[in-house]
Amino acid sequence: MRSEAKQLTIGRLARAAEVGVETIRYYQSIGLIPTPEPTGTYRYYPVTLVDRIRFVKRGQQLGLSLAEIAELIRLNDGMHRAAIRGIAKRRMVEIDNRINDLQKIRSALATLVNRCAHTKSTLPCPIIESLAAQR
Amino acid sequence: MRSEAKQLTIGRLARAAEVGVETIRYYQSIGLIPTPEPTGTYRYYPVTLVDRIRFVKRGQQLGLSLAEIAELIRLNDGMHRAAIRGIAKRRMVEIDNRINDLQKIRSALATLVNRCAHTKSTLPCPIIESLAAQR
DNA sequence: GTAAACTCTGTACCCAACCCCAGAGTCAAG
DNA sequence: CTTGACTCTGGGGTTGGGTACAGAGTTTAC
Repeated sequence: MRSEAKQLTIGRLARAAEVGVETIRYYQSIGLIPTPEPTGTYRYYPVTLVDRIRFVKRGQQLGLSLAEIAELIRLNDGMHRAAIRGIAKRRMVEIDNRINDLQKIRSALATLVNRCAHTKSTLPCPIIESLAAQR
Repeated sequence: MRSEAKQLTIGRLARAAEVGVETIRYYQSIGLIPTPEPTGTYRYYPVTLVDRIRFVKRGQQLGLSLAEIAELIRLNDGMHRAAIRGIAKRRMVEIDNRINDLQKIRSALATLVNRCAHTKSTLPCPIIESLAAQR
């Protein structure tokens, strides 16, 4: 058994987690990952931070903001499972709303493109007309 | 018949179009609406700009960027109907892609929330686990 | 032992679409 | 004719998630 954990410089940590060095510094600046005290001049990072950063990246792929991800990390003590589900559920509601909005926009655009394609070219473009209409 | 068109100060124009004065200045700065030469000290704006600004706002509601809206305005000479449809169609493709992405994210979240709700509270939260999983 | 590659701190910049402020001058209602 | 509401120019700041230096010091591979 070795008692000291492996440590990485910031550049190695960045390469291991497949992010830029600046991303790590940014995450530190917003408190998403800790900033170890310098040992001598440089700071050394535990390898466990590689997983932490990948955690963040996967959360982003689910559309979570860094603030939400920070909250997930904070809540991950086994005591707050319902709160964690709450974050995921709120995100789902937002996604549902966004999908609804996009579908409305999509069908409005489809209608306009269709009308435009079937309107005599001597008449004004229905797309422009619809935007210009006073309501 | 009155020969001179009605003119508005920037504040009246803003109120008529229901935007802020700063929005108008911003639109001027990016060339979306013209900046009339000052008459004396102040600039005076034709009422037709009210419609132009509402046009912009409605385009934004369809998810168009200001750059795309500027292009629509530029193309609106009766000669470029196909190009106008092209803008709308490209936006539709982007929207379709976005909807697909969101639906994938939504179902991933739904699965996680469901699994989390049906996992013994003595076990680690599946939402956290899934984000922490090494892949 | 030296040169390349790295790290440190700090600052500034990117995107879009604005918002807000200061200070000076101007216009219009009463 | 005063006073309050407006306009002008020019600058700054906001949000989120970073990227890009600059300049000085440090470590490491050969």
